[in-house]
Amino acid sequence: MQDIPRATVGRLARYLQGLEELARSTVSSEDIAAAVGVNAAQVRRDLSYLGHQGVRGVGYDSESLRSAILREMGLIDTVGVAIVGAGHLGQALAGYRGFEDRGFLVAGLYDVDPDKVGTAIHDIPIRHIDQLLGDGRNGLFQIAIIATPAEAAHEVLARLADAGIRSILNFAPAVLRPPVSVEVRNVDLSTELQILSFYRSRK
Amino acid sequence: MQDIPRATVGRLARYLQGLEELARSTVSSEDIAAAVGVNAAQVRRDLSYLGHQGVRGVGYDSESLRSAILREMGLIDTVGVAIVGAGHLGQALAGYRGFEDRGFLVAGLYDVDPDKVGTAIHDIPIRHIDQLLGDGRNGLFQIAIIATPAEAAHEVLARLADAGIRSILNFAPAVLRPPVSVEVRNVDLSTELQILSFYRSRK
DNA sequence: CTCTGTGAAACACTTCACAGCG
DNA sequence: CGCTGTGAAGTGTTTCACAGAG
Repeated sequence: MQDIPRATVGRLARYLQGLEELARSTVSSEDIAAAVGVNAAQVRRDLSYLGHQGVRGVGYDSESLRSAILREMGLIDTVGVAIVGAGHLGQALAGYRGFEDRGFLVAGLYDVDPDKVGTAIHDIPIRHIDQLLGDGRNGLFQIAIIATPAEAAHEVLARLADAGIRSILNFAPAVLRPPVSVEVRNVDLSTELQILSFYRSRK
Repeated sequence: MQDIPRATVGRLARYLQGLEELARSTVSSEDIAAAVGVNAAQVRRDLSYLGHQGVRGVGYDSESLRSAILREMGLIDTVGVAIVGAGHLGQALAGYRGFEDRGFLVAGLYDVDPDKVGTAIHDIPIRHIDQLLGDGRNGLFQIAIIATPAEAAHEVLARLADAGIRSILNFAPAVLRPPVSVEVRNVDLSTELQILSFYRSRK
């Protein structure tokens, strides 16, 4: 199997939502494109990575396309996620509907604040960060999100790596240097605002 | 002046932070690259869009490089931002240090909840969403962030467009169809998690 | 005749590698 | 000599445009 471009992977789940919204038994690439707001050729190219799913002259069968996407993305079984840092961002992420829709289960929030530890947000328990290592090793989660202040991020990364977690999404504004076996993706909330602002001023 | 690639704009502010961390009067592209975690050739290419700022054999003068970046990005005067939706995400964004560091002033949070309206978060007042139109027209903000549930996003977009706001950052998981005069950038919090998860399972 | 699947071109961005300035 | 600035090559992604399946 050839490998699927990252950009495509990022869109597949959206096609799934688009299919749901359209709620038709057959859909064309145009339909999907309109529903999720991308180019139709893009949709066809993306879906072609799943093998031949469409019928020429007709379109795609919603139900089998749905299964094909789910299968390809490994969305069949749920992936456990730990959110480290139970501040506003951590809580926002814990309540984000998008995650469960896409096969993720937030297994726990981790924090150092004794007032928070022991409580729960959106039914997700807040545990002390010292439990991170044990919980990770016990397979409670496979992926972690760092939503702490920048100062704490390095320490958290080290603990996660220790716990054998190899996929980390970092929202803290810090430059992390992960060991080679760990993949860290950084999300900078201000970058997009920056870009928007920049081009606004020069049009 | 040729136009600067979006990817470059997204990095310029990080170089600024890197310069601050380094705290040296002269820095090389290698230094900056190491500080912010990118390739040195990338740094040189990015900085070359600002015109000749460096001295061959020596490096860049921190202070004048700093000014050049600030000038280029229009970070001289503060840009007002409205955050619509005072849920956890809105509150997290309101408290996000990164924004003020990069020349943005969060002018207000807007919500429909009467329990929230009239209070403040991080010294940012929460106003009723009906004030959005007037405040926007009065120039209180130039950019808006949508941090509402998906259902409310369309309505909010319409009001913002009405208020003359032409740059919008959307965190709601909804496909928005802005009028041509408005630029909307979508941030999907689960896309990155999706990508991470996908490649984790196939390594 | 419609709509997919895909070569090929276009585009955007990154990285290499090195000429040449100070 | 050390480092910038940049042609040129490389990589990843999008879009066009159309052959051909149904």
